[in-house]
Amino acid sequence: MEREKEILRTHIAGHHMKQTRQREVILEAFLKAGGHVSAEELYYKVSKRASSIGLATVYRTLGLLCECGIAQQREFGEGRTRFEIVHEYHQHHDHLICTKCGKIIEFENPNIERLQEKVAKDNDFTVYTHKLEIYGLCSECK
Amino acid sequence: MEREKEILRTHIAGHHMKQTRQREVILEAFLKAGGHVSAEELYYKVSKRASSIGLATVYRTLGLLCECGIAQQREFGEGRTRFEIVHEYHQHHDHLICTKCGKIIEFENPNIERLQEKVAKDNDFTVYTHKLEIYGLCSECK
DNA sequence: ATATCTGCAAATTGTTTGCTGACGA
DNA sequence: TCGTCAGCAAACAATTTGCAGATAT
Repeated sequence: MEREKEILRTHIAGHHMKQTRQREVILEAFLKAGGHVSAEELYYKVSKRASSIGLATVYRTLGLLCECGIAQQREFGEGRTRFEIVHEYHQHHDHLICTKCGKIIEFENPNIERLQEKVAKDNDFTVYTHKLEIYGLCSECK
Repeated sequence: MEREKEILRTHIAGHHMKQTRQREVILEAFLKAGGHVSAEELYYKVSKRASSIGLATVYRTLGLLCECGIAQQREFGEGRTRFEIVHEYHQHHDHLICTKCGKIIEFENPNIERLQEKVAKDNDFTVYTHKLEIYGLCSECK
């Protein structure tokens, strides 16, 4: 929480941008939501809590959070983009997605990562990033 | 090719739908394109080859092809949906995507599949499907 | 004959942008 | 003060839908 605020502050300072109330509110709401929110969902939370912050501002601020490494975009096949928190000590993680209730579970698996590296190497590919999503029913929905 | 035409014909017959020239043309163009096309790209190919088939028809037909298992949707983080061919003897495959030239390489890796199953089991999850995409530079682009 | 298609244009959805007044440094 | 920001509405892009005439069965 404090860490992220600090990151944002530093990024803003270093890019002749300005610290604004809206940016603070949106960042707080985003962190409080725990990630995996869409822009519209976050807009909703933010609107409820406070003033008349526009959807465009939410989009712009989420873009900003991605730029400074606090958030990251993901598309799960739903048409809309979701944003998740980049945790400090977490390394890359992947997702289990319940197709019924929409719950998203994160997991990390170094073995899978290693096999992916191998596949890339076999194909003479330089990996930038990857994503793995497993769709199905969670324990509660099946 | 013939196999896919047959599947489509059977599906149409079994759903009181109608065999039309457009559907044939679109299926042929889709197969000939070899998959990984977007609706608009396919529309383009189809338009060139023949008559005034509308974009909406391409969308509707691609939906139909997905329903009868000939095609499958994928979203690579570009905003638009791509459609790929479901091959008869291929089992599930994943993708290496070159972020520079856009080339898509398919691969299969049973070990990764197995590890995914394990992750799902550990989380008490019933898997429907999954997707794995590795983004980076291909041999020619790096 | 009749129900399903098609093409077109209009509607939707998610997201971005231009503009003008507001505001932080 | 001055440049960046916010809110709003309009613009956009990808996809879907409604409608009226066309066409398989």
